[in-house]
Formats: sequence, structure tokens, C-alpha cells
Amino acid sequence: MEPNHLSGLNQSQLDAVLCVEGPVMIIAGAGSGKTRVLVHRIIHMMYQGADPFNILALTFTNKAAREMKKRISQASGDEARNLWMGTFHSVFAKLLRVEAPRIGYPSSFTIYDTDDAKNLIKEIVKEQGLDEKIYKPGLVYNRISSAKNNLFNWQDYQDNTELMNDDRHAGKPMIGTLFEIYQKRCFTSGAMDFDDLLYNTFVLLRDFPDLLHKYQHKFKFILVDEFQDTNYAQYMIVKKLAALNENICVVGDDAQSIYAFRGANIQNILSFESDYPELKTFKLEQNYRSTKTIVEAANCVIANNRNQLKKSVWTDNQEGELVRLMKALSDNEEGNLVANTIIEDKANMRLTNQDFAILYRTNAQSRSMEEALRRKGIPYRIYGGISFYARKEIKDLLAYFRLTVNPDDEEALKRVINYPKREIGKTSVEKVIVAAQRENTSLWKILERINEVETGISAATRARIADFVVMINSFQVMLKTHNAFDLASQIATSSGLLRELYADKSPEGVSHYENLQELLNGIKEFTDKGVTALPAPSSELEQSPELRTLDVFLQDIALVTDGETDEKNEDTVSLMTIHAAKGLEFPCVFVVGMEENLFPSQMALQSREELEEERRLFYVAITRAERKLTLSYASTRYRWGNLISCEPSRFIDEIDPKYVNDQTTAVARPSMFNPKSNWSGFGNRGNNVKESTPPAYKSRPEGFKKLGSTTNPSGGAVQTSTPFEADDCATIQEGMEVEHQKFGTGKVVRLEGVYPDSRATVHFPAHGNKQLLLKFAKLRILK
DNA sequence: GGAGGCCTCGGAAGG
DNA sequence: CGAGGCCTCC
Repeated sequence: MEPNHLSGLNQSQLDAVLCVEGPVMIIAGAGSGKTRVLVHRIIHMMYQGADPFNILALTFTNKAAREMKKRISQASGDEARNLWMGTFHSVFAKLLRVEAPRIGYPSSFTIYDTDDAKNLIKEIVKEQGLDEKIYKPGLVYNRISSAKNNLFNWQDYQDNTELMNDDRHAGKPMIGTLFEIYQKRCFTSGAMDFDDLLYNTFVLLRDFPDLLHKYQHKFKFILVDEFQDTNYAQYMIVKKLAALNENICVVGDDAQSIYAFRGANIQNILSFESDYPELKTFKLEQNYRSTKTIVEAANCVIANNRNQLKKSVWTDNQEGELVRLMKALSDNEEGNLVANTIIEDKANMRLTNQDFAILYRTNAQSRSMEEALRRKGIPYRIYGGISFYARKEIKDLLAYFRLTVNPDDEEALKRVINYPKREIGKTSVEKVIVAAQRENTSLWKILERINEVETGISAATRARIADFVVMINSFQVMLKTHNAFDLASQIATSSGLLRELYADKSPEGVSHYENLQELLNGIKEFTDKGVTALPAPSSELEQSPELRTLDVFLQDIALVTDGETDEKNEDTVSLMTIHAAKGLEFPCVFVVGMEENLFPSQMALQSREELEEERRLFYVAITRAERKLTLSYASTRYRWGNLISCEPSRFIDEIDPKYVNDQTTAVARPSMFNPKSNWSGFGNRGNNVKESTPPAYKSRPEGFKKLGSTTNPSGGAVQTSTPFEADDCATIQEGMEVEHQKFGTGKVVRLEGVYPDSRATVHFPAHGNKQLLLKFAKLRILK
């Protein structure tokens, strides 16, 4: 009698589950029950006596980790809590909290998110007097990021002639230097960015044999999900950890690798085979998700890629319906077509809204879909917007928390030192930065000694800075004595942040206030129940749970980026990019915008590698569908304000026609269901009337806008023959007659305040009364 | 200090 | 076209 957890698995799934020792690679086709195998494999390991404390399971998203943990605890109960399961970043962040002091970081180090990192880079570029147009923060950040993902630190970078030459040829020779400054600045701030979490973990394992030994013994069994998405650094860490026991299992599908553009390295799969000659490979090829037609269509497409592992995905499911191909005359009409088709399918197939997904290549495509759905009254939900923790008001309060836990955190400090307003302006902060550079220390350490350090900041401002320091100090004292919620409330109140947002009664302001309250509620829950947003690996590394303090909360959420965790049970159509759809499935899927230059993206046409990644993306899109797949394209589309004509995507032709129901030849038909609505002329553009005009005629004449905008200012400048010279406005008195460049002559009717903050009310016969700030206003005194 | 005009630029996105 | 950044002007 086989144990419970092994029932219901097919032979290859079972083989993969039972093989718990030695290096294992599981190549899992789309819909082949990959998560199921991982879950059952872990349960089986525990069943065989493996201690969950010794099992490390790494995923890419919090969502995947949550899901897996849930399924394991359902099957095997409480013991699942002791598993080390989480994203690469969260697991190694936990490790670093303990071990980072070895390389000079405080264990309370801050984790910089992408915004923090880019802000810092931007500032460094400015400080270095470099051109921000050439050294765009995002670009510099990506370059540094991919260096670290390949285990290059700034010295390695600067010593590498190839990298340095690349930069020189690209006209950006200073990136190596920026890397160095950025890294040192992060270090002084006690901060690591996402890539440092991996890089520093690797360094610890490489340079400290005792640590390597410790963690090799701790992690006797290692599993890696979505292996095709790992980058080099991640692979090297895993390889080091597994070197002693070699109980390592990686699961992935090369055909679904769609993140090469951000450093994922398919090469890792090939390296894995050569690094572990003893490797046992299992292939999960039976698809349980889709119809035969859909599976075959997907196979047709992926067969066009040269670079792939051999496997043949098949299914026992029924034949199902043909892949439907639809054509619209414009992007807006494509929206109508999809919306009408959903209404029809719902009736014909007895489906509800939540059975449908609309997938697209770029976010910009959602608009025409949304408009059409709204018009037909079909509820929908867009996935992948800005997450809760990325909102400004949330980041502001979190910055106070960060500063309390780690006052050296430069980005947090700059964010809140003058928010809410406490009259510590940009100039003063810049002076603090200069002093910090000079003394080779953090901004905070300068602030602490603001009256002893030479900064050139006025006594009044220094007093305000001292107040600020006292306030943060008071928070720091509470850190050890108060629970997270009490301290958080205290901070929200005495920082003035809560009051500031409460005062704003605009709809956005109200929502900001509510968001802050929501965050505080979350902290309350964390404090009361010890509920954490992350599936925290309980272990000896975790802090004592007696007092749930704010620093622990901060650590828990630092790596949470996927907003709401609770899936709402709303009956809505799902809209998302194909990337966001990975791992999901829907009975009915629409893949829209199947056009050349859009999908495949025009930016991917330069190389075979990039084109093949687009094709894998299409493969992912197709394999999301369970019962019915619909592809659509438009023959014209607005792009950046211009109407362009489009050709159908080459990917469409890659599907054997015998699997396709081509509806494009039967001219875009009005819906049988609601004939009028399709042509009701709602669309403000791209409706049938406008479409009758040839695109070339309609598109705006080239350069029109430019001409318009350049004539205006230069024409105006020419007319002002002599430059307007202003007098010293400090001497202006009530009753004087003055001349203003734009408003002409006028009379000063009132004067308030003391120069330079004085404000004059001037009456201009042609323009009425104007309030002018005298330090800015350019006025000529006439009388 | 902050609102509004002007210019620029546009890919997908996890932690 | 539209969002976001920067500069200007009050």
C-alpha cells in the first residue's frame, strides 16, 4: 500500500518524487503538474525522515512560495513551518541578517529597492558632474545589476578590459567609477540592493569556510523552482551549498524561459548537466491542462526554436475546439471584437467572466480592451499595477521605520528629513552630503554632530536638524521596549505624517490617508498574531517571537512586492501581460495584438536569441488556455499618437492551419449577439467612420508639432528686441509704478512681509491685480 | 516652495 | 497620445 501522498501521480511524476537523493533535474512541460511534483517530493522527503529544518526550497516569487507552503502544510501539517522555503532573496536576506557583520555590514542593514538604488545613482551622477542624459539612472543601474548577477564587484568590473571597452565605445566610460562610488555609498549607509543580497551571500560562502560548512550541513536537501529563470549568481550559490551532499533538485522548463532580458541564464541548465555527471533527469511531458488542439498548436510554435531541450508534450484530454483567429480593422475595434466574443462564448460555453483572460504583450494595449469591456458592461480586473508597498505615502512612513532601525540609511533619511516640512531644505541636505563625503561617514553621523562639524549650515537650521535627531533617537529608544504597532503609531503621529495626510481632503489625499491606516492595521495584525506577510522560515535564525518589534516587521516586508495577498472572489475577466500570466491558467484565453513589431516586439528582431525569447513568450501565452484559445490582430493601431498599419504576426503562421479556425477572411463581422453595439460609434477614434480614411492621409504631417513649438518661443524672443532689465526689488514701496515684462506697467497697491519674502500686490490695467513674490518677480521701477 | 508649461521618450518585471 | 521630469515663473 503506497502512502497517501504518492497516490494520483503518473509514472514520471512518481519517479521524480521518489528520487530524493543525488542531483536531479526535472524538465516540466507546461501544465504537467510541476508544482504538484515539488510539493509531493518535499512531503515524501519528510515522510522518509528528512528533517524539514534541513530542506531548502527556493522560488522566484513570494506567491509561488506561499502557494507551495500552503499545499505542503495542508498535507503534512505543522512541520511544514520549519521548512526553509521562500524566494532566493528572502532566504538569503535571512542568512545575511546573521552573517553580514563578517563583511562589515550591520545585521540591521537596509534593503534598497530599485527606486532607492536609482535615486542614489542619479545623485552620484549629478555630484560627479556627469551628463544625466548619457548616464541615465536606469541604464547605469542595469549595468551594475548585471555585473553583480555575474559575480563581478566594482574592482572586477574596472579590471575587465572588455566591459570597460564596451562602456568606452558606448560613450559611457564612467560606469565603472559610478559602480565603485555607488557600492561604497551603499556600504556607508548600511544598505544592500537586491543584487547585493545574492552577491554578498556568495562572497560569504566563498571566503569563510566555516560558514560554508555550516550552511552545507544545514541545507542537506535543496530544491530550486523555475530553474530556467536563475541567473549566474543564484546558480553559483546553490552549487556551493549543494557541494557537500549533492542532494539538489532543480525544476524548470526551458521553453518557458522568458526572463533572459533581466539576467536569467538558460545556460545554467546545460551547465547543470556537465557539473553533475551523476545527474538523473526526469521529463514531465503529459499535459493535464489543455485540449489536444491547444497542446499541438503550442508544440508547432516552439518547434521553430533552435535552442531547446528535447521533449514532447502531449495530452490525454479531448480534441477540443480549434484555435480561433480574428482580425479587426483597428485597435479599438479589436477591443469590441474581443468583448463581443466573450459575451457570445459565455452564453455558448456556459462560462462566467472569471473563466476569461485577455493577454497582451505590452501594458499600453490594455486601454482599448478596457474601454470595450466597460462599454459592454463586462467587469474586469487588471493585474500587475503599482503594488501597495510602492505607494508614496507607504514608502514615506516606511522610511521613518527604516531610519529608526538603521539611521545610516541615506535614502530613507533624504526622503523624510524635510517631509513633512520642517524647514530643512535641499541646500542644507546637500551641505550635509558634502560633509559626510569629506569625513567619509554617513549623513546621519554628521547630523548627530551637526553643531561640531563644519557644514556652513545656519544656526537656525542646525537647531531644526537637532530636533529631528532627537525625534529619531526617541523612536530608537522605543524600538527595544515597545511592540511594532505601538512604535509605528507613535512614529506616524509624532513625525507629523498622519496629520499631514489627514489635512488633505482631496479624493487622492483621503485615499493616501486610508492607505497609511491600512499599513498600520497590517502592523497591528503582525504584532497581535505574529502574522507575517512572508512565509517566514522559522528556525534558529529567526528572532525570538516574544516581542514583535518594528525591525522584525520591516525585515518581513522588505522583500514583499506583490501587494494584496488575498485573491478576491470576484467574477471578473482578467487582463494582464503575458509575463504576468506565467504560471496561471484559464478556460478561455485571448491573446491580442498578434502583429509584427508588437509581438514579436520590434526590439527583439535584432538577434535570433531575442526572437526565440519572444517565441517562448508566445508559447507561454498559448499554454495558459485550457479549453479555448483565441488570437486576434488589428490591421491598424494607434501608436504614440500616430495611426500605423500592421501586419499579422509571423507567429500565427507557425501554427499548423489544421488547428486554426481562421475567421479573418469573413470580414470583421458585427456581433451576432448585439449587432448594433459594434457599430454604435462610441469609439472616439478608430471606429468605422474614421477607418474609411486612408491611414497615410490621416497621420499628422511629419514635423508639424516641432515646427509649431519652435516658431513660437523664438518668434517671441525676436520681438523683444532689448533684454528686460529688472531693478532691485528690495527697494520697492507701496504706491510705486513698476513695469513688468509680461503685464506692462502697473501700480504697487500693497506690500506684505519682509524682503526677500515680501509679496506685492500690483495692479496692472490690462491684467488686473497680480500677487508677485519680490525675490522672483522681475520689475523695473518707473516712479 | 509649488503649480503649471514644455520637452522627452516610449519593453516585459521578480525580489 | 500621455506620463513623468525639469524649468520657469509667480
